[in-house]
Amino acid sequence: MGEINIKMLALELNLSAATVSRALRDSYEISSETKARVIEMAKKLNYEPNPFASSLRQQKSKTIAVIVPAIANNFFSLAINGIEEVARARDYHVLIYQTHENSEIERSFLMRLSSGRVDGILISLASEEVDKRQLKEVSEKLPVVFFDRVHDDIEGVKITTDDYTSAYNAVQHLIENGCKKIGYLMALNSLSTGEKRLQGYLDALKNNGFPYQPDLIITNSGTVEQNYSLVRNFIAEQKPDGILSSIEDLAMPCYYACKDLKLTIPDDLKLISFSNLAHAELLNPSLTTINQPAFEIGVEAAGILFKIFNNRRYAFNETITLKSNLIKRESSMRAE
Amino acid sequence: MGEINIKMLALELNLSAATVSRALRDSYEISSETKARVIEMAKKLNYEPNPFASSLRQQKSKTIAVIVPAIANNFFSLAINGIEEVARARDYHVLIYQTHENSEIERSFLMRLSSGRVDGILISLASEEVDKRQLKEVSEKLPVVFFDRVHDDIEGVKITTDDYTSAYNAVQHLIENGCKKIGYLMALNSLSTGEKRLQGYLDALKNNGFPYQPDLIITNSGTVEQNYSLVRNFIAEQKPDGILSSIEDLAMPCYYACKDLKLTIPDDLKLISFSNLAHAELLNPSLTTINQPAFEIGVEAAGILFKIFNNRRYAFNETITLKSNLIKRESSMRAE
DNA sequence: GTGAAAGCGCTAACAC
DNA sequence: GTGTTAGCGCTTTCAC
Repeated sequence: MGEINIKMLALELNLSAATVSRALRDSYEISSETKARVIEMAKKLNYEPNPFASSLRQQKSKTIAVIVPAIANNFFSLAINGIEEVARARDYHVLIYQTHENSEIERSFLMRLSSGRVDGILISLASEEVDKRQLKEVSEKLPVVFFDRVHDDIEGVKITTDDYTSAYNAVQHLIENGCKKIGYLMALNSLSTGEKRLQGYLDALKNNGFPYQPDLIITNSGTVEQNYSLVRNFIAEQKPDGILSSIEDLAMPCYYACKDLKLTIPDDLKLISFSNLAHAELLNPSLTTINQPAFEIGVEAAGILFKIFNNRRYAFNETITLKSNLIKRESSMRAE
Repeated sequence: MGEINIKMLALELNLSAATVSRALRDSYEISSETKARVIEMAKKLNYEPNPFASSLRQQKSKTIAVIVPAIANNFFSLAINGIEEVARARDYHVLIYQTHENSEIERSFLMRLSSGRVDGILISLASEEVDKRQLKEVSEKLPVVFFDRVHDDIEGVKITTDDYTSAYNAVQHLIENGCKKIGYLMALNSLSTGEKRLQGYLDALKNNGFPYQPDLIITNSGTVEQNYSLVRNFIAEQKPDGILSSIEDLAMPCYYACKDLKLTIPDDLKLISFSNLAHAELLNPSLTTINQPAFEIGVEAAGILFKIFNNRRYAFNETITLKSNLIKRESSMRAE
């Protein structure tokens, strides 16, 4: 524990603790001479104010929480990167929590955070059913900003991407490249984010005169192994000639499954995925991706939170939509 | 801010705050009947104790800090994943900081954390020169555990991998596959972690009767673009037939550079890299990696920190070495 | 088995 | 421009 406190510092300077406190917070009441003395001595003694005393007194923590389904994920780690950079610029601290897509864990994090431990929360929801009542309760106590994995039914500020359009355009691209039977690998199904991607897929098919085939839509099931069998069986049985995957974790298994089934991407099966893989270009074949601006989403979400801190605009409903990028590569291209 | 506090709770129950506090902390002094009443009422009123009051009083924070060079990195995001899981199991909170390899930023984080904001620190050092004095000061105040990016000169608990052996074996493997001119892409050079990898490379060459050629060793230089030019120029000028890269961020540019230079991996250039890329197998060609047990390193490091919390063993010097895995794939294989 | 009182270190209201 | 005082909400002696 830090040993030297404000009283000792004051004693050393022949000042009161109040004056020292004010000097360190650069209060207008304090003479610049005194300020200089205080700052010098603080540096000399390596004084660091006790954050808990300060937080307790001021009812603010200079800390924000980030809740994500998983950290070891190309999208989320980039988003956290953006958040951390913004927070650091403002001398805020960042607490991190992962839900593993489990809404019970999510619930308990939110519960624990409602104690005032943080000044605000940035959350990307788990894909299980969300406890809306509890989320509402929390967001009445402190500002919450949602990013990427959002739910339209929950009021609040949301940073999302153009999920519907992105999915729509991806399917359109598959069709233009000759696909006749396009499968959809669904995830995030309980979330608006997931619904919009699905709707984009469905509408693109419909508008191109494709029939609705529920068998062509499968939903992810958790573990890596389960996802692999799921995808493999799907490809083996349905023999789609195109696939849009709503998450990276369902697209990669397609590569392995195709190898196993002796199918060639893109000749036998064209593939597009929502993905933030850094080196999609180096895959064999290179993967056509819908690349979300993950870092920017983090920056934007954190920026909004700090705006809320300053304006005290607690209760409002707003959605900011950033654009994703369809990067066309070999995996979706028609053979010559 | 949380509104209901322990006094209100006590009032509601016709008990003193002290009793409520003790009941909630499951003190042996309190009758089980009272405990039950208190817990029920706390749940009913959604009471969450104020963490700052509690931390201030107890001089502990139930929080740990993780300092890494970067979050958006396959190795570190996995390590953080491991750390977070261990912390969550113990109801600890995890603060996250990224240094961007800048030791000035690292310094300031350590400074800020020495105030008692956290009970302990897990750190993977930035590759710039470290301020050993300051690091020592911090680790006298609170427990610090180093992982992966460590420095032998600094006392403390360290979790590392078998860097020397891994590099040695990788070079041996390259030689066995016919490489005559093996380059080394160096990073982390101011750290023991980097030195060991380099030494493994050097010794493997020496023991195989290869001459020492300083021109075959290059050091990373920061941005993605800089690294690319560096690597491209190196390959173009030196024309190595084998490369060991000490970090993933220097290996990926080799793929792009070879494409650009119309060289084929592995025919013209065999490549091995320290890497935690999830899908190295899907690259074109698949990448031979030295895969570090990143998740386990995180788990181990966090586990040690909690052991230190319990035993109050503050000052000691111990290094735990986990094994990395050389996974041989196409990028390093001799043509038939 | 429970309560009263003090105090963790800081800051804000109120003096002067 | 600086000092005094009170109190943030909790836990921990010390009483009984």
